[in-house]
Amino acid sequence: MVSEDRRIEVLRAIVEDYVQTREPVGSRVLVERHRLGVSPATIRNDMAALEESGYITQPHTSAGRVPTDKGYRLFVDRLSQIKPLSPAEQRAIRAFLDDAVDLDDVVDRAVRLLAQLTQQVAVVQYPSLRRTALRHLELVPIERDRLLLVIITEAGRVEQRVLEAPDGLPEHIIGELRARLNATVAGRRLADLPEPLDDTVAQAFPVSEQEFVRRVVRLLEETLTETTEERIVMAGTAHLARSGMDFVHTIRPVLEALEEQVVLLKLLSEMAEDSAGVAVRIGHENRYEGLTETSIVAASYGAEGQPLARIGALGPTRMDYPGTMSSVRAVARYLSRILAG
Amino acid sequence: MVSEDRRIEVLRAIVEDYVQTREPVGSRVLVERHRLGVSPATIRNDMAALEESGYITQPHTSAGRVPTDKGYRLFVDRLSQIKPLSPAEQRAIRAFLDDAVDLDDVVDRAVRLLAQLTQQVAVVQYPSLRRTALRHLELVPIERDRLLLVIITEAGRVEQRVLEAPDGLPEHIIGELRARLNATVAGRRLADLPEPLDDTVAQAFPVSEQEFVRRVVRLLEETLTETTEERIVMAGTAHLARSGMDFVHTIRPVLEALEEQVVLLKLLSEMAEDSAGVAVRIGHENRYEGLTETSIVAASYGAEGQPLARIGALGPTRMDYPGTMSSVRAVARYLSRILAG
DNA sequence: ATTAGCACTCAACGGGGTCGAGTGCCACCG
DNA sequence: CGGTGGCACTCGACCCCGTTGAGTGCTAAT
Repeated sequence: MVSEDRRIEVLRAIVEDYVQTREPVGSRVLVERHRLGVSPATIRNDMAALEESGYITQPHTSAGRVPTDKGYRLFVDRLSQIKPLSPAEQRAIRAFLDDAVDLDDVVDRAVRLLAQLTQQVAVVQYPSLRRTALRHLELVPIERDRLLLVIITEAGRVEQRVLEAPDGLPEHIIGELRARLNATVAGRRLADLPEPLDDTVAQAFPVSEQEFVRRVVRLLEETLTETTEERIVMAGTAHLARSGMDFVHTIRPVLEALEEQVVLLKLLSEMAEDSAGVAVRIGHENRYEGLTETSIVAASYGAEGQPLARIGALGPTRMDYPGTMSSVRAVARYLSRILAG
Repeated sequence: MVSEDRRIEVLRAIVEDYVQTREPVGSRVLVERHRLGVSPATIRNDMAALEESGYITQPHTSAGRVPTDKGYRLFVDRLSQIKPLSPAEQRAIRAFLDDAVDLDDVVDRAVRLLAQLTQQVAVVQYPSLRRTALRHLELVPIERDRLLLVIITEAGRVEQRVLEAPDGLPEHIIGELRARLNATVAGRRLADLPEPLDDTVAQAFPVSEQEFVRRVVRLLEETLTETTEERIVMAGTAHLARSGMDFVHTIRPVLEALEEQVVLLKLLSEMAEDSAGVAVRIGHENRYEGLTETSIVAASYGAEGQPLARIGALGPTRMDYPGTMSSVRAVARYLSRILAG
């Protein structure tokens, strides 16, 4: 029916107006600003129906309507399309990211850039240790009884771990272990490593050293597995303090959630991406208590079909979804490209 | 004179009451809550004198008085003493920090702990690369034409830098360079290194390799010098969103300043410590625009007379100075102790 | 199905009065 | 001369209340 189509159109108009003006939107301004071709009274009927279905709601009796989480969801899923960035913006992104000198720099620039583009809080997860192929392992004696295990991934991430070594460990054992480890792991991801790794490597060594070798291998495996190693960086928290926010009840819990990186990581990892490669969580869809008035837009970066990690933008449910989605996707893509080349 | 002493006492009382209640304090509540032994009228005269001298001010005509930055300054310098932590608190701090497994963990725990203790934003600067003695240097070939320079400090901090190596560089040159570098720098701080370092090291090599050797040494020097390598971590930003803050005008600029780590580092480095080892900057004493209603309490950690870096707490000028100062100092001390042992 | 008309609701705003905390000043006192 | 009680004064906070206007839902007409 015609009316059904118009209702949907009305919902889109409400979302767009509300995001722009931050004010509940009434039937009159709606017909004025959008070419709906009908009278306010008709719109009112549509709005009543939309409210009945739970897509919009009234803050109080004589106010305009505001989208609900369900309304935003429909908007994101069916009513909006990701608007492409302007060529100028694209060039700016590329230029800014291309200047980075190493991985830390890339990540740092990416997160600032995303915060800038979206005018929201941006988060970037470092390329996951377990999903990146390893480029090189190194064992460095740093004291008589201590070794440093250095792990270098294809993405350029470098992690180190200190471990105790038996006193008087022969020099050549370390060299041998380094060579064997590299031969076994270089160019592979955690998932591709032979199982059980510690046996595989230890076999080649005299029994007296096997215990030590196993310890090293296990430390390596732990480091690659541990979730504590999923690093995250963040920028743009100041954008939270925009005018017109209910501060104590909104901004504080969000800041708390942001400091609990575990929560953030969990959220990011739970988000399923749609066909366009962008994932959106709206308000109460985030189970975490402090984020029920917050939406998150995320995308993976890395090679096609082999995501390394995620980036995201986080802001009030009343956010510019098409714009945010496009920025997040664009930054994720350039990030992928840079890490690939 | 007696009256002069009492005025000072009145100022102290005003600061203490105001910090506690967050309300301008009047003459009556002052005599009720503190044993000043005189009548409100007398206090009023004292307050008029204090206002005349610029230590306190009235938000509006019929309100109580509020300390000015100058008032807080006098309070911090002469009217308060750092209150020692309870033994229970001290044990808790020690226990919490002692559980840390490596430097990253120590720093991370320290900053969270400080935020928790002070109920404010806490910052911890990593042990400065240029002020720490170096423990070990390592050169690791990671690709045909790339080397990783790994720097390990006595404090346990590990930094790495990638550099291009001439193709076909003989293996033994790298080993030789590693050995020479370690012999030259191990156990020394940047300031103690022979000058010019690149000549000193390069001499020992055949002319054909000297260019490369110089590049490595210069990269090392740069890394030790660059201010971008002064890392900082932060916690407790959510404490900024306490009730009763003028949000848009206070919290936002502070968050922005916090993200500009350069600003923070500059501030920390500028702060001069008093005899008790604690430095305080109050309100407008911070030149940086966004922090004019913010105070910072900082202390150095590291060996006596050889500070490694600083930690600090940051909050509204209306803060509990004695308490914050004591927490900052305590955490700095334990940090020093842990890094020493 | 759409619309004009209309009665209704209610937040926002502003005027006006009261209250009370707190001050400054002055005359008085030990 | 420092301290004090008394007193007039100021001014923000609060409440009451009437007005306004945006926006709604309903109904009858098209």
